[in-house]
Amino acid sequence: MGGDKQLPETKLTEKQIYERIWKSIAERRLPPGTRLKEERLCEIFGASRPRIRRALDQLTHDGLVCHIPNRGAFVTTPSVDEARDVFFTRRVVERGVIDALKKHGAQDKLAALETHIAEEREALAEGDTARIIRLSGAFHMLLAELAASPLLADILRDLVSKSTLVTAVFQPKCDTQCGPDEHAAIVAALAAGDFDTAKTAMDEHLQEAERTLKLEASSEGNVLQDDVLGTALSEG
Amino acid sequence: MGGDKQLPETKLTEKQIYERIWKSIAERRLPPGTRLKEERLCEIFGASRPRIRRALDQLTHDGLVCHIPNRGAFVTTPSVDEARDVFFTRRVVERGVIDALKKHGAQDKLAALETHIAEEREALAEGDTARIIRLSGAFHMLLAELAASPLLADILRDLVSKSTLVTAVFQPKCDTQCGPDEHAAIVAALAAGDFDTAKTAMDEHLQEAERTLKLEASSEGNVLQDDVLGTALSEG
DNA sequence: TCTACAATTATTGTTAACAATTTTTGCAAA
DNA sequence: TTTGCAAAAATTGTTAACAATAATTGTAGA
Repeated sequence: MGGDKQLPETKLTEKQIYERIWKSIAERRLPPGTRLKEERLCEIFGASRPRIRRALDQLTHDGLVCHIPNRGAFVTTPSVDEARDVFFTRRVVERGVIDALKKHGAQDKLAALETHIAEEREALAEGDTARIIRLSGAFHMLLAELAASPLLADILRDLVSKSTLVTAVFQPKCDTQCGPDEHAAIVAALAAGDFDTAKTAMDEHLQEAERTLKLEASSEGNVLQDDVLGTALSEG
Repeated sequence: MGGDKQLPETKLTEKQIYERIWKSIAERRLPPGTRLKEERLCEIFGASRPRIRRALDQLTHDGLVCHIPNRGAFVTTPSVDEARDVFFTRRVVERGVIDALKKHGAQDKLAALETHIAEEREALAEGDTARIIRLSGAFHMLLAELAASPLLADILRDLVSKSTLVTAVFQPKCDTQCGPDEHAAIVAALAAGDFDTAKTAMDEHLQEAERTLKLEASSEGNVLQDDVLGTALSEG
């Protein structure tokens, strides 16, 4: 009987459907292993099956959804190797983001970054877990968007959402992932124009995040198969 | 009257259709601006329209195809800004590939790389342009695959194919893009275990490739709209 | 002769119905 | 009680027909 969420909103475009599901996965409202039944999604979005299917295809292509022929679509459950690869690749890409900021100038972007960090501190103080998760990823995305490289931003968008899946699986304790202080250190270095330090800070920040994970014990117990779709897919 | 290529091969899966179109774009048989009419593709692949459409959706998501609502799908024509972004991002990613090789060990992979370079020299000697284009991209992909980071390899696959579009638009003279000698220099550094040198060589190689382009004069004259689909999509 | 408007044509967007496959459920036998 | 098999139900895969939109072509008027 969990939230049906059958908002009859005026004809969502299929890109909006994609974005909504994407967001729900990236913000961990749809945990790894969740079944994404086409018919149910039709009800929720008030769309016909082919449109839903197209959205799922895109998510599959992104690697966020795992599609098993004649079985259906599931939110991807990353393996240990994939988890390590995500963080390694993030380090490569986010060092590049700092390079781009150096090239393009960062002084005029500091205000937006500090505003964001203030928001993170607020969420942390309030203990609003969902918001913390969302903002942690958003900080890295904000950096990438400010770096004026649409390609890097796109790539990082993918990687950040995959990181969410990784932490959902390998970090049962949801404590202090991606703290505001480490983000602040990166911004401080950028403010000082010290891009080498910023790059190092970013790199260590990501290594620290990886270290927090339990990448040995595969705790794949939390594959709850309730009907969480309705509650999870409300428009954030 | 150009080659119909109506091979009635046994039921291609949609992934195969996607791969075939992808390959044709990446190997420059379908130049930027080419119209990809759904009905024509149906004939060529012997598939129904929805299947074709799914393949085109994926390509659109990749950025290789530009989809205009109610107008159709076209091979993307990159802008100058996008061209610069592609090469900047490649430098970021391919430096990461060298890092991955350093981490993972490269000695056991040298043979494959040298075999590849020998092939490149052969193609160059024969003046086989199509093969040169294919092998140039394949070298970078080979490196990424040997680096044991599936994510980096996936990302680079995208970037290499986009590079092809960029060079198609901004390098009218098809001469000496991505020469075997520069590739050989990278491999030599890897063989010596000198990964810093390899990284620098890679970085300069990509900068050199970017310099070859004419990124001011937008020579978008070659948007030929003949029916090249039939000849271009033969299975490579 | 050129321009603007209208009708036609062509192409994409959408939906609904059908076919194939898999999982589950029920029953019987060991 | 458990295991194996068979039938039914549920879900995905595919196709075909229909609707809507945009481009083109032809015609009439200036």
